[in-house]
Order: sequence, then structure tokens, then C-alpha cells
Amino acid sequence: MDHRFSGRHAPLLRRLSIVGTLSEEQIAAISALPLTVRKVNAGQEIVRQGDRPTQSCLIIDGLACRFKIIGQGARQIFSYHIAGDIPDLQSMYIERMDHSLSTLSAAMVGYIPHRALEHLMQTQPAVARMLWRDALIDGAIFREWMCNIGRRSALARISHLLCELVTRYRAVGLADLTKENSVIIPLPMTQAELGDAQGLSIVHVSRVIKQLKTLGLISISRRTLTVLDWAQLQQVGDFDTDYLHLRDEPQLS
Amino acid sequence: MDHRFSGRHAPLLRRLSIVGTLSEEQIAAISALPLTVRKVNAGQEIVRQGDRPTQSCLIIDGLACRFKIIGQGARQIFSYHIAGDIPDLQSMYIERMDHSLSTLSAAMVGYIPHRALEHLMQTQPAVARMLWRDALIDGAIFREWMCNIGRRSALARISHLLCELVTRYRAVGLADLTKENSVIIPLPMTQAELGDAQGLSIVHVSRVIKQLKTLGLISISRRTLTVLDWAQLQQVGDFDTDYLHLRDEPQLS
DNA sequence: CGCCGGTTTGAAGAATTTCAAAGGGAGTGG
DNA sequence: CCACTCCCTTTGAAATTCTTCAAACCGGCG
Repeated sequence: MDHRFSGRHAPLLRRLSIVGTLSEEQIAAISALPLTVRKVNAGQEIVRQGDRPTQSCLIIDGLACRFKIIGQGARQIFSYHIAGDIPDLQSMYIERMDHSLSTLSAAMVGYIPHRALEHLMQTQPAVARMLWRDALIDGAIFREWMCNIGRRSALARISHLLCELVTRYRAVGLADLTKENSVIIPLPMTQAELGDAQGLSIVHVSRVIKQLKTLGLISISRRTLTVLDWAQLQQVGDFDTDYLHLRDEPQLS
Repeated sequence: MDHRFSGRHAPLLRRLSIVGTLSEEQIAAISALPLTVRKVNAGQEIVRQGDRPTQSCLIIDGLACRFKIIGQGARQIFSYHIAGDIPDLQSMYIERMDHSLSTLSAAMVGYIPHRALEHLMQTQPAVARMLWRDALIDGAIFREWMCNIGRRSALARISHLLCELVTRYRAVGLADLTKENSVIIPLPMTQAELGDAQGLSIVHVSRVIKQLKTLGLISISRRTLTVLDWAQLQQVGDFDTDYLHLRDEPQLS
């Protein structure tokens, strides 16, 4: 983990440094991005479908998700976003939002004007490349979720999702370890929100999670996930980190 | 429809002109892209998961799809690609393919070296912007498919997919009309391939298509789809063109 | 004419949803 | 500090959607 980063831009710097190596100049340029920080409660819509934003959101702390409400009120969640993510970077290039962005926990959100981002991308092409790479990885995650929802069992889906979250939290240094080397990450979303992400009903999510607990693979308490058997959880979830395109694959013992 | 376009680059030019307006200079620059054209049979893998391509593929004619094989042989198709699409543009920025690209019909495929694309994007920033926009729309389609697979009934899923294909074929001028103003598009894929796209079994796809025929919404013959009741098909499929971000929404009577 | 891949059909089975109700747990107000 | 409340989770039972299996059918092509 890089300790050069501090302040409100730190999560973004950490995030980008898993995509590529940042020079001092680039770090300075990113740190100079104007950032209007706001504290947001859980369950607030930050950007709405149909909006034409002139700024993008950096998640500084907490959990957010992108989603769309379809037909008779069903919700599909497309992605979860943790500290360092810019979930709506694409609004720079696609004016009209075709989905919404919402917090799932209390969160710190920083707003960056598109103008500033454009200037950054013009003056620091290497950073632009990182941001684009990031957007493409975003798409890779969508594809993997399609595999989940379309072709995996409910048990595999939830396991896979938990594996992804663990891997992403670890990548940005936000996962903790127990004495026994079990990984701990925040899991602030409700089971309804897990279901909306993986195309499952609340009831079934509950049953599947119970099964994972019974199998001794995980435990959950106080909105916190502990992975008790990482190897097994990966296997049940048919999980392979490839699609996350991490530069240095973090290895778990 | 723009008639300035001819030759093997024409499908790409038509495709980009639905994203933005092309100047003569841009048309010239795109037409100058080196293009190695190959005729490919149906069902051939063009790019494989794990590859590190140095060129990207332009679909000049025919149908292709991106997909991944998971777990015990199940296949998830992520997207269909018609003439003018560059399905693996992203391999310029993400070295290692996390999925495969395959033809679904006999096709003409043009290979463009990444180097040439990079040069184009550097010298024609507006074209670069269009290509990026295109990549982001790609992601928007993934998201809509997630809604389909995760939250819509089988009948709605198939209807929605057919609506999308009709809309995309129309956008690039590849849809025909009957005397009665019904839209006709190619539908070369098998029902197994439709199922793999929408997370359904062959059997169920067959039943759903039968139902759509019985309802009088569509007819299919000789790998060709005729939409008999566009309004109704859209409604059944909960279809809204928003997510395709077309510049000029093509209106159907 | 016969083959072959793809489609259709029927029947049985599995996974998941829906409905309904009870059970917890964390924060709030008395 | 207790009791209440609200939201979330859990459980059971019935219903539904979709899958699987198996077999027949169909249409284009050699």
C-alpha cells in the first residue's frame, strides 16, 4: 500500500494506482482536482436517470450502487461502488443518464466538475488512459455479473459477488484480517439490495446466505462480512479474478 | 442515410455517423485505416479469452457475438455485433481478453492494427470521442441486458432483445420494410444462441417464440425476423430506446 | 432420398418466487 | 434503562417459472 496518499483525494489515488503507476506529477495533478465534498445519508439518490450532470461523483467513503427501476417497480442493481470509484465518469461522454446512482450506506461523496476532469485528461494523457481503462473494467464487471445472473445458481451468484467485493476491498487496502487470517470487509447493503444485484428475491438471498454460513464459509454480523474459507467460497462462486484486471493480483494465504 | 460512404469502411462510417457528425477530414482519416479483410464461416472464434490481440476487429458483414464459457460448460453471450461494430476495441486498453468473440453467421471481418487506431485517435480527437462514446454505449447495453436477465420474464426478455436488434439494424440502415411497413431484419442465430444471451434454455426460447408468433407480434422464416406489431412487441418487452443513446431516434410508424 | 442440425412438443422435476407471519436487533423516546 | 418501534431477516408452505429429459418433427442440403 502506498503511503504517499492523504486527504480527500487519497481514495482516488489509491484506486488509480491499482490500474497503473502514478508519477509525482500525476499525483499532484489529481490532487489538484477541485472536489466539493458532501456527506450523504444511506439510501439517497445522488444522480437520477434522465439527469444531465455537469460533474462526476467520487466515492470517498461508504458504499454506493448504480441501478435502474424497470417495468412494475423491479430494481436491477448494476454495480457496487466503494471508496475511490467514480461511478458516473461516463456522464462526461454520454450526456443523459440512463440509470441512477444511490448510496447504500452513509457516505462521503466528492463532486468533480467535468471541466476539471477534461482538463486533467488533456494535460495528463497517462491518467486519461487509466480512467478509460477503469471504465472498460467497469464493463468487464458488468459482463461477469451477466454470467452470474444468467448462468449461475443462486448459491454461486451470492458467493461470487462476495468474492468480488472482498477482492476489490483488498485491492484498495480496505479489507481487514482477523488473527486467523480471515478477511473482513464491510457489507452494509441489505439482503434486498443483494437480491436486486443478482436477480434474486429477498427470501432466497436469506436462504442462500444461511447456507453459506452453515457450510462454514462466511459469517456476517453488524454489517460486516468475515470470510472463513476463502478457497471454498471462490470455488462455490466459480470465481476467478481475471475479469477485474488488477495489476498486482493480491494473493490470499 | 448518408450516401457518401462506400467500400469496406462504409459500415464503420455509417456506424460512427449515428454517434456524431463526421467531417470530410474525419471520413478520409477513417477510410485510410488499414484493414485486412477476411471471410469467416459461421461459428468461428475470432478472438479467444486469454488472447492479447494487437489488432481489433471490424464487423463488415454478418453477425458476431461476445461470450464466455463458465463453470461446467454453460455459455453466456454478452452482446451481438452487426456490421459497423468493433466488438473488441477495448483490447487496445485491456491487454488480456477476458472473453471470446465469435461469428454467428458467415461474416466479413476486417482487422485494424491497434497502432493505426491509436494514430487515428491521436490525430482526430473527435473520432476518438466517438469511439469512446461507443464503448460507453456498449456498457449501457450490458446494463440493459442485466435488467433483462435479472428482472424480466422470459417473454419480455426475448421481446426486448428483438426490439434492440431491430432498432440497431434500423439505425445503421440495414432493416427492410414490407409493403405493410413491417420491419424485417436478419436473425441468423439459433434459438440456443438466443437462450445463451438471455439466460434461458433452448426449450423455453422455443416456447416463448411460439407465443410471440401466436400473439401475432412476429414471424420468423429463413433466418429472417418480421415484426408484425412493433408497438405491442415494445410493450411486451418493456423496451425503451433510451439506453442505446442514438443521436436521431428512428421513429417507426 | 436421407441426413443433420435445429426446432418443437410433452411430461416430469428443480429452482426460485410469492405470500404470510414470526423473529431479531439497533436506535429512540419515555 | 427499559420498552417500543421500525426495518430487516428468517421461516414455512404453496405456487410458478423455467429446466431437463426424451422423443418426434422439420427443412434445407448433399
